[in-house]
Amino acid sequence: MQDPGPEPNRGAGGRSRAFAVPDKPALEGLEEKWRARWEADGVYRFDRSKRRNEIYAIDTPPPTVSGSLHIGHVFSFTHTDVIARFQRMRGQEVFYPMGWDDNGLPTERRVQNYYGVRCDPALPYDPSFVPPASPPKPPVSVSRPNFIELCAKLTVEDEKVFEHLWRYLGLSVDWSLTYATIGREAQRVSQLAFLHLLERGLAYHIEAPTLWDVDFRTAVAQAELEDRDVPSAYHRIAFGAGGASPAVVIETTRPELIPACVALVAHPDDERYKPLFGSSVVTPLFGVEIPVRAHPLADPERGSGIAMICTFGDLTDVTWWRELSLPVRAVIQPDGTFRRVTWGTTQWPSTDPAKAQAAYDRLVGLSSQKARARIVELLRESGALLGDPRPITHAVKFYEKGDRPLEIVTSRQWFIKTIEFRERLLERGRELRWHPPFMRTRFENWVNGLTGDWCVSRQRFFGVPFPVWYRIGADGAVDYGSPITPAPSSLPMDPSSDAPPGCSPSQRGVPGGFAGDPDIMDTWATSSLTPQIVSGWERDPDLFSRVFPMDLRPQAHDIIRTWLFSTVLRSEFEHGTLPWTNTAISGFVVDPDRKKMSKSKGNVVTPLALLQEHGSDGVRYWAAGGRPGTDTTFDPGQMKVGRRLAIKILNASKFVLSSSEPRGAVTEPLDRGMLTSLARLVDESTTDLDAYEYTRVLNRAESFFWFFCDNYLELVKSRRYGDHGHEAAASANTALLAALSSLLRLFAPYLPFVTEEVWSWWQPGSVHRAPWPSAGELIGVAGGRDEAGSAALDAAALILGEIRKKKSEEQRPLKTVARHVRVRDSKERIALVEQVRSDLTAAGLIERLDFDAGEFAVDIELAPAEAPASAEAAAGKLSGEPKP
RNA sequence: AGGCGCGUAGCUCAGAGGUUAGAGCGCCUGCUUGACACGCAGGAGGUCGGUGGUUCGAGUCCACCCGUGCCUACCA
Repeated sequence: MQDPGPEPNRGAGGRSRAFAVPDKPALEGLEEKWRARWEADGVYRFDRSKRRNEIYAIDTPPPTVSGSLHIGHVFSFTHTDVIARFQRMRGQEVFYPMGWDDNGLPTERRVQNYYGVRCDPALPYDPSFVPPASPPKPPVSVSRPNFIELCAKLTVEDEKVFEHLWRYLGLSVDWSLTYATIGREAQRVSQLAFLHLLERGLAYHIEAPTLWDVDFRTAVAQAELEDRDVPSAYHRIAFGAGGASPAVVIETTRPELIPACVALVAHPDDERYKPLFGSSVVTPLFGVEIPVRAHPLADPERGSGIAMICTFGDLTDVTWWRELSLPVRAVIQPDGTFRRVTWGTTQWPSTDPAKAQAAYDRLVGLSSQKARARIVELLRESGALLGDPRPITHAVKFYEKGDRPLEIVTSRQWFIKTIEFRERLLERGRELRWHPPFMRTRFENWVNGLTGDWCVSRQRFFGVPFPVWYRIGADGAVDYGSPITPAPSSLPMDPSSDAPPGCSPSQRGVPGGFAGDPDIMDTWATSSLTPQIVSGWERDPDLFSRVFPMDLRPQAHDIIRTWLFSTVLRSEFEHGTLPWTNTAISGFVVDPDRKKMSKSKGNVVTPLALLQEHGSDGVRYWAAGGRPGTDTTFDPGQMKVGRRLAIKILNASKFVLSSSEPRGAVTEPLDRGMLTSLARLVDESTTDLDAYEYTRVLNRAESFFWFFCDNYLELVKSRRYGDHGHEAAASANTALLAALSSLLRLFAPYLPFVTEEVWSWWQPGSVHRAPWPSAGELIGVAGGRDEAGSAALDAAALILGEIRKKKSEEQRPLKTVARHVRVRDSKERIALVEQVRSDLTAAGLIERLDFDAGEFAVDIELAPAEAPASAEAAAGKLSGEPKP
């Protein structure tokens, strides 16, 4: 530990010389200067020789590099950096890696648009392919390996831009720990963890109805859904009498799914339909005889109280279909259009196959939306449509990145079990320390609302492949029952190019051979393992033992249901523990209308331009004003305030460091009182930062600092210049240096550039590796706590304020001499102020100062304006004390 | 529809049951003071969303309501 006390640079002969303070200190250029020095000196390099309890490990959110960094990133990453810097100064070795989320669909989309290409997995690799100079229309088709090359190329370029911004902002990341979610290590961890789940039966694959985006042509997970209100309409449709049953009227918003209808359903207690249960009715147009069934999920209040069950219109259909053991008649293909079907077969029965075929053929090849319009015409012609459709607006599930409503398509997908572990996940949520605590509710809402296991397979290209192969039987049929898995040592692998052990590549895709799993993993299946990826899990056991479970997961509240949830789940399965002990949830940056700042709303601001305009310290000041979990208004005004604070630190420091001598014991009550107040601030700050209350610390430190500048510095100035003797000056000097040292360290996590700049004028090493200030060191310099001195400082500042007010009201210069000041106050407070009389009379330019007991009041008589006493003349007869 | 936040000066926000509710920005007035004009000093500006309750005492605690944002649900 270095000496926390102020120590001037010493010349070769042991003679002290002045500190290296520039004549005109400025903020300009500090970002470039210090980020280069920090990198060269390895200030933020992680020392892995430390033990677990000496390490503070952060599971940094990897930003999606396919987008651009926006002000929200700057905001939340600053919060984490403040915590990281605090922990580092407290003596913890901070493990602070950076990750880039470059895998998955967002990257694919960016590559498609940026280069004007489209992936066609059927094409062969073209080693000489060069992307067109500007994106052509229509896009060029390229092979999957070529496409992945382009993804890799573009993400590397994007990541350079991101890193530059982060360094400019001053994040104290160890850049040698950077990872990418598409990188080899992330792939190895994802595949290995998946194989463990497979082995334990926690991952499984089945052919089942799955939420499906028809544009991206992939399955999606519950966590990736969002509801959007869209216009729709209720259609009243008559189902024909079948056997003994009368006709029934249903209401539906999706009449196009009548060919996929496999039953009608009503509530078991619904008297209107009780007589029908067990009988059957006939679908209009297609003449399919379907049963009428009872199920408690049917809502008697909605529509006509009886609904059609289609395969599949929504998730309730899936539930009914499963629980009532109904057949499948699927009509929608993966691209969202109606597929070709032959009526009159066992699967597609009809009382009039020719009529059914004729009606259905008019739907083939259409999207849901177009098929709906077409079938409404057909229903109207046939008389089955009763009245006109009744327009409504209702919420429909969309893939969050998608443009059309989700369909439910039956396909073979991988799932990770979740719902049977609901209780244990809730328990882990209660163990985790949430900052702020109320964010846990979001987690619980999500876990309680889970409807099914987590679908983790995606029918896409740029991502982590599932590390499994399947045997192909002699008849050419793929056997999904017992997948072949690779040896863990061979990971990462790609089953589309690697062959299973003991097989030759020529056996791929032929009868008796093998087939690779064609899918890639959900991006969250990788992101849920960031703690394992950064910690060297199953690769570097020594590192793993030192940093896992980690200390902090910082993230925004919108991804509690995805990233936080899935990370807790994976850690529970793999390790039976939480992945970290704390989570700090940052809010959003909102514009003054309380709308989230986002690209789609067109209200984003380029972060680098802001950093250049207001300085990184200024922007960080604004960001640090956002408490955990609280949405914060984008406010350049606050950035200006932060910038002004940084400038003030430069100038006040210049004054404090304007002379390094004399030095000596802190004996003056004013000095001891100031140090006592500062010690109190330091204690409170440490407690608050331990509780992740970084905003309160900044606010308190700031207001202390302005008081320090406006009052203490003014009160002590004359004495410090030697007007009251050598010892009195030495007391001031020593106190000033101690205070500056502590204040710089207090501000260092927030304003890393300006504090480092000032620190470099007079202290060795980096302020960011200096020890966090302590009350003890300040009280030590003060020679003990001096609460009376602290109160005297406050009282003197109050009187000084009255004198300034008088001068301001009379529109006189502040250097105007106060001929006579009479202070009325309690006896106790008068006694306090008497202790600092000489400082007060010097700062207030008071010629005569009297006290009376009584209610607080200050009477001031200023020197007449006509006969201005010069400042020099006034200073000569200021106090009764002799000049040295 | 349920849940979780938020509502205090024109704006952005502090106020952990106890003097007369605070800060910064903005606005107005003055001041080139030996660190700082990227500065200094001062001033004006409030029915603390509403109603009721608990309490000696409520911006703070409770209930209901209003507004606002988000989470979850609602999809026949």
